[in-house]
Amino acid sequence: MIILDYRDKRPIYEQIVDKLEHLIVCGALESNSKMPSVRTFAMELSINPNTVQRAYAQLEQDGYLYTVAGRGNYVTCEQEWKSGKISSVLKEITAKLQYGKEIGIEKKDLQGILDQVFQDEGGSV
Amino acid sequence: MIILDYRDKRPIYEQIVDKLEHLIVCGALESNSKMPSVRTFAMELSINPNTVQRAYAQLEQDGYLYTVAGRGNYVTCEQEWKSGKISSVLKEITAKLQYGKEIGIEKKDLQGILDQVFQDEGGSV
Amino acid sequence: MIILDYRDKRPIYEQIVDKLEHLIVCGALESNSKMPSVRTFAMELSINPNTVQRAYAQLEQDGYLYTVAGRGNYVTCEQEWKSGKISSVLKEITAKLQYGKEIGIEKKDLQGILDQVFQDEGGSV
Amino acid sequence: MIILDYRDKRPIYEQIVDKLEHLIVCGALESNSKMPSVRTFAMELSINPNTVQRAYAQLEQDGYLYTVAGRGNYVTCEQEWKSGKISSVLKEITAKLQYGKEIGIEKKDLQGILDQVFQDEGGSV
DNA sequence: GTGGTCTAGACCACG
DNA sequence: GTGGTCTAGACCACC
Repeated sequence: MIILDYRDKRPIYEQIVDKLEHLIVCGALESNSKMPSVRTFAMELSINPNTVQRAYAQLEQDGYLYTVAGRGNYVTCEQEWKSGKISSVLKEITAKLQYGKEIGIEKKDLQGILDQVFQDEGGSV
Repeated sequence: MIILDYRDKRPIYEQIVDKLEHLIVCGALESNSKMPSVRTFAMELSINPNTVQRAYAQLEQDGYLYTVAGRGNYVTCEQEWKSGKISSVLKEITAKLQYGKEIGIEKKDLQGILDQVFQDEGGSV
Repeated sequence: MIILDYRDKRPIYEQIVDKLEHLIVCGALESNSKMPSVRTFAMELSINPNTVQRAYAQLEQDGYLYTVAGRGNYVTCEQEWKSGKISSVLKEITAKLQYGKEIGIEKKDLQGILDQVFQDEGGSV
Repeated sequence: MIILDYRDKRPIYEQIVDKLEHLIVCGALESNSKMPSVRTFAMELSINPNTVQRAYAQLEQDGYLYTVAGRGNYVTCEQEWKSGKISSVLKEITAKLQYGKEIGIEKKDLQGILDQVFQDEGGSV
């Protein structure tokens, strides 16, 4: 379920795009599964259907959904966006790390964060 | 020198804020050095003085500049924003790394990026 | 309703900020209630919409209002600013009392004022 | 000695007025003592003589200084401003206390501040 | 209709 | 000359 934050400066449709994208990328929404209809989703969120429509359109353009006219919107198969998404995120991370270095953050601090994020991978595997 | 991107959706004043903040944070603009006057800068960028004014006001509020009315705008001394800035950047990096992990990026890839960014700090030199 | 004083040296937008802040802090404007639109308010006060906008922006930054773009401006829930506001007012009062003491005002006079301000809290009624 | 804060939003001359007024009100500057000449003072503070002149003029208008043409500026005799000053400060304190009450500060907290400000009057006298 | 941004041009206080 | 404020009028994105 999605919770909107009306105090967020970003437009509503963008919040929806981000959250759905996240759910898809994380695998919470399976490939080829059907999305709620525009009207249903709009009612659930108590917003204008136009806004949902716009979010779906954006997600389709970004390659996360595909539309079957008269049937509904479906989650795109994973392979189609996975590699592109990963490379773009890697690029963002590189930029952020570089920026951190520029302002004087030391490698050991960043290493600490990296280790911490992946800490639960240590023992079990 | 700053180059504006009118195709960017973000407002002009925000672009100026970001770029000047970057220059200040990187040390390209020295502490207590004088910024171009509102009018001068506006002419250089071919924009309205009000827009520059707004950017300066934002930077002042964020603690990167201080204003002496009737005199000009000056770069704030480094210590005043350094610690806050670093902690906020660390937080951003943590979020990005976590996101990367969530979408399936492996630790060794991120480790690779980290090492690469800090490559010139290695043992050889 | 707000009355502007054009003879006051302080900028118009600041007068608006102060008065609205007062109304919000006193509870005259309820949490989450909608403020007049920028244009409407500007017409009521016979000033330029930009000036109202600036006041609203200031109030948002100070945490008294939140803005939903395309919807309007709303009064922030009380808890979000209450504690900070109280501590800042206490600080101001302390300063003023200290100044009073420095210029030779005696404690009993200040005590008298304090009792008078809170007179209706006494035992008799 | 006076220290100017160029980062302060208030104009320089106003800072000087405030600080000198404070020194006079506290008794640090004796009645009928001579103030530094405009030029001397300006040099000490490394500012424009016009600014000092303006501060002196303001202080004269407020009744803290008097000017003897061709001789210099002198501190006004205490009785002339004392009562007015005290009553105005009392008024300010009343307003602040009332405001504190309005936003929900309790009497005991304000009483605590008052006692604390005058704490060193307890034992010795 | 709403807020957000920008321009053009003006006036003021400060130093 | 400098920053600060204000007006008038315009365009845009969002809902």
